[in-house]
Amino acid sequence: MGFSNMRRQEQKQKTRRAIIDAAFSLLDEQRSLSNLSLREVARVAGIAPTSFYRHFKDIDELGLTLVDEAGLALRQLMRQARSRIDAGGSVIKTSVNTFMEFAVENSNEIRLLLREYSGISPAFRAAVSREIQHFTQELSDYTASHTGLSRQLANLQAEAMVRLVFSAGAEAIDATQVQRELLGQRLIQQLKFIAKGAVHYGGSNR
Amino acid sequence: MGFSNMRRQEQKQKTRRAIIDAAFSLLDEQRSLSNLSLREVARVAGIAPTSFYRHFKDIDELGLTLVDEAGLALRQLMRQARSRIDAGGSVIKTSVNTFMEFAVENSNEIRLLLREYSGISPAFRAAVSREIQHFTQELSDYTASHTGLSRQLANLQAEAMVRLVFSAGAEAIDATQVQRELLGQRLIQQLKFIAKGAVHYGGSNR
DNA sequence: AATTTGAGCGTACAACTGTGCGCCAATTTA
DNA sequence: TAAATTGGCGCACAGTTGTACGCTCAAATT
Repeated sequence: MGFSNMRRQEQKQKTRRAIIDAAFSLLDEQRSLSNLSLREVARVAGIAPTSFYRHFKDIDELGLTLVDEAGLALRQLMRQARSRIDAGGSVIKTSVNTFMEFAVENSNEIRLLLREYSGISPAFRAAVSREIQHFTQELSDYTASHTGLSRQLANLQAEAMVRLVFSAGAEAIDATQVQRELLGQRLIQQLKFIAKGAVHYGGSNR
Repeated sequence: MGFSNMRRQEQKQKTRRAIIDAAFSLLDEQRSLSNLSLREVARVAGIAPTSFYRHFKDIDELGLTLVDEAGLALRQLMRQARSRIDAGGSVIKTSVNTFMEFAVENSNEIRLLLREYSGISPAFRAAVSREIQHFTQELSDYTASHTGLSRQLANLQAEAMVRLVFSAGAEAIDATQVQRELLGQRLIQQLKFIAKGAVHYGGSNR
């Protein structure tokens, strides 16, 4: 076609990007990975339906790519939160605020993860599960090394916290700013419950 | 048709049941409400596609009916748990066990609720949200009246607990018996964290 | 300069979807 | 007994889907 002075690989990458972006933009609205139509993605990406196959074997392969990208975003979130915490500030409060901000900015990615976590496709569920597992593990390691908690307890605590945060996150996405603020307040308090509880069971015994 | 000595209403109810059951059985596998096809439901129910409209205006109307039925099951669960608790036994342990048993027996209903809770359709999400809200409220009332917790704290505690239970429930459904057992153990411990934490913040004051 | 490669396209097809329309026949009502 | 109601059906239609096939033509390779 008329893309004169542009090397092949470059152009291919560009189109691939267009496909991925198109998919993400569609997930904005009323679609999940499982009912994303190849033709619609192609339409939004500005390519012919059949051209899709030059980049992905399946719609499922595209789906997994999206999950990967979203997982990457999640790890960025983790890093961002940690650096903020190390710069001083309450661990829980900072984490929740970071998560909330992030959920607004990267709503597409977060939405994707939340939906597919309990979604239809076992493959997608597994992929998301892995990402969240990873997330939990990092949190667990962090708290284990920054508190006196045993690995066992740190794990339980981290898992519970992540579950709570993601559950609240699901509501936060479609909420207004005020609702989100309130939700954050409640979440912080609830996370404190867990933190206190975990310390109680591990700290001074009984 | 050949349903001779059967009054009209009876037969209509029967067909309606067949449709609902067909839908539930389809949700068993790889479908959510949002990609349930009218024709497929009709096929499984053993009726012509167009006959569907004699019972539901939409596929969405059927969906809301299913959510309602599942919500009903949820309230049964609540009652069952309470009666077991009142018969003596740890609150948390009994509740979790009841929930796990229930999730296995009524896996269709629970699965439906879990999926649509973070699903695609705002209407379904809202419907499920209402059911869970109801569930949370009952738990909150129960703990408020059985412990010294303030309404405020009881609410927070109940919300956190329900979030945790449902999140774990999502995993429990597709798990093996052994995995489920382990999951239950962890969940119990995590709920204890929350309970202890809530008491700490409300009980003897800081 | 000649050849190979490969991204992108258009056409085509079979499978599926939701739903409008009119008919039938059994139950209910008059 | 005659008339009205209504659950269920088949047919038909337009729209959407995934994907196979073969072509083009610029870029890369020889």
